Amino acid sequence: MDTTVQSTEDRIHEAARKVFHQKGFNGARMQEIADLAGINKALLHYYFRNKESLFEKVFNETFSQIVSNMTKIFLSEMALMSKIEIFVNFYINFISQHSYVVPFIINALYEKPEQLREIITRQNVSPELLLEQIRKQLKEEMGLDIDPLHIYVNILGLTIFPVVAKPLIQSIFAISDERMVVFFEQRKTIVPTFISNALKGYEKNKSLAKI
Amino acid sequence: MDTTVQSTEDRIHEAARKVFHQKGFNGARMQEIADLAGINKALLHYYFRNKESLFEKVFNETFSQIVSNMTKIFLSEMALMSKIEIFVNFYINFISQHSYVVPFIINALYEKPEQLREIITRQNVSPELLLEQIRKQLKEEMGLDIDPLHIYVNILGLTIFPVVAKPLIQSIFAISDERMVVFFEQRKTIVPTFISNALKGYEKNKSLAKI
DNA sequence: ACTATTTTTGACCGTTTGGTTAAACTATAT
DNA sequence: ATATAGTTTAACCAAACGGTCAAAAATAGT
Repeated sequence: MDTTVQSTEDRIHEAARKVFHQKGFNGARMQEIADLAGINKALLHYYFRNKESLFEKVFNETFSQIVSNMTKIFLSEMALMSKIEIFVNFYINFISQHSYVVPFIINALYEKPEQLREIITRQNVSPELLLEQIRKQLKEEMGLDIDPLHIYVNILGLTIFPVVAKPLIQSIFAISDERMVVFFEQRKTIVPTFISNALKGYEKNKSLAKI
Repeated sequence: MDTTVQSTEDRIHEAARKVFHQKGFNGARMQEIADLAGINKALLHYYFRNKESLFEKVFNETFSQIVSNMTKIFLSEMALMSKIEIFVNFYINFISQHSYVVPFIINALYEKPEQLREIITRQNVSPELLLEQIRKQLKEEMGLDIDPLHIYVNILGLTIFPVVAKPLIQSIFAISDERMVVFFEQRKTIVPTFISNALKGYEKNKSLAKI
C-alpha cells in the first residue's frame, strides 16, 4: 500500500498516536508503541525523553487538529445555517473515522486535568472570534439575541455526543452495525433540521429569546 | 460527620468506586483502594477475587444507576415536555454532582469494549418500552411521526455532553468556576426551550417530519 | 475455658513497567 | 582508510504492580 519511506521519528510518532488513542495514557505500553513502530524500545527514549513527553506531543497534535477544524468552518463566510450543515456533516464523518479521538481527549482530561489545562491554554485557541461571529450571524440573519455559547454547545452536543456514546447506544438499544451506519447518515440531515427549527422557534416568540 | 459503622466490604466497595471513577481501570491501583478503605491490600483479595471482578462490580452498579434513572422519568405518566424538563433538570444536577460517572463509563467502554458489551446486555435494560412511549407521546401530544430514537439521543446529547465536556469548554472558553455554575443553571431552562421549539417546528411543516 | 471459624495482617513472589547503559552499527566527511 | 557524529540494539535495572501465603488477631459456638 504505502511505500513512502518514513523517518524513524515519524514512525514512532504514528505508532504512539495509534496506541495512545486506543488505550489512553495509562493503558498504553511503551513496548507496544516500539513494536508497532518496528523498533527497539530504547530508541523511543532516544527520540522522546519519556512517556509523558511522547503523550504530550500526541495530545497537542490531536487536540489542535480537532479544535482547528471546529473553528475553521464557523469563521468562514457563509450563512449560519449553511455552516451548521457543513459542520455536522464534516464532524459526523470525521469522528466516525477517528472514533477514538474524542474519548481519548475526554479520558485524558479526566486522567490528568491539571497538566492538560496548562497545555490547552498554552495553545490559546482564542474562541472569542468564533463566538462573536455566531452572535453576529444569529442577530443579523435571524434577529436573535441569544447567547452564542449555548447555541454552539448545543450544536456540539447534538453532533459529537452520539458518536462518543456510540458503543453505549448500540449496546442499550441493540442496534446492528449496519443500522448504526444508517443512523449516523440520518443525523446529518436531522440535526441541522432540529437546530433550524429550534432557532426559528425563537424568532416567533422573541420575548423568550433573551437568555 | 458520618458515624455510621460500615462493614469492611462496604468500605472496600465505596473506596473502589471512588478510585475507579476517577482513574479508570488502568489508572486505578489496588493499593490506593486499600489505603482509602483503611485496610490491608490482602484483604481486598479476600473479599474480591481480583481487580477485574472488583471493577465489574463497580461498573455494574454505576451503569444500572445511570440507566435506571434515565428510563424511570420517561416511563412515568406525564406530558412529554414535562418529562423533558424534569429529565434535563435532574441530569444536570446528578451528573454535576457525580462528574466522573459518565467519562468513567465512556472510558470503560473504550478500554474494554467486548467484556462490557456482555455485561450491558446481561443487564437487559429493554429500552423498547421507553422508545415506544416517546413515539406515542410525540404522535398523540404533538402529532409528530418522528423517530423517537433520534429525539431521545438529541435530549441526551444536549444534556449530557456539556457536563462531560465541561473541563474542555472551561479551558477553551476561559470560563471561571462561578460562571460555569451559572452556565449549567441556564441550561436547565435553555435546553427544554430549545427542544420544545425544535419539535414545534416539525408541527408547522409536517412534510419534513418524516425521517 | 476451649475450640473452630472468620477476619486481618505483614512479608513475600513473580511479572511487568518505564527507563538506562554501554556497545555495536551506519553514514558522512576528510 | 580513518576519525566523527548520529543511529540502533541487546541486556539490564529499580520500582511498581497484582496477587499469594502463612500466621496472627478477633469473633462466635460449646
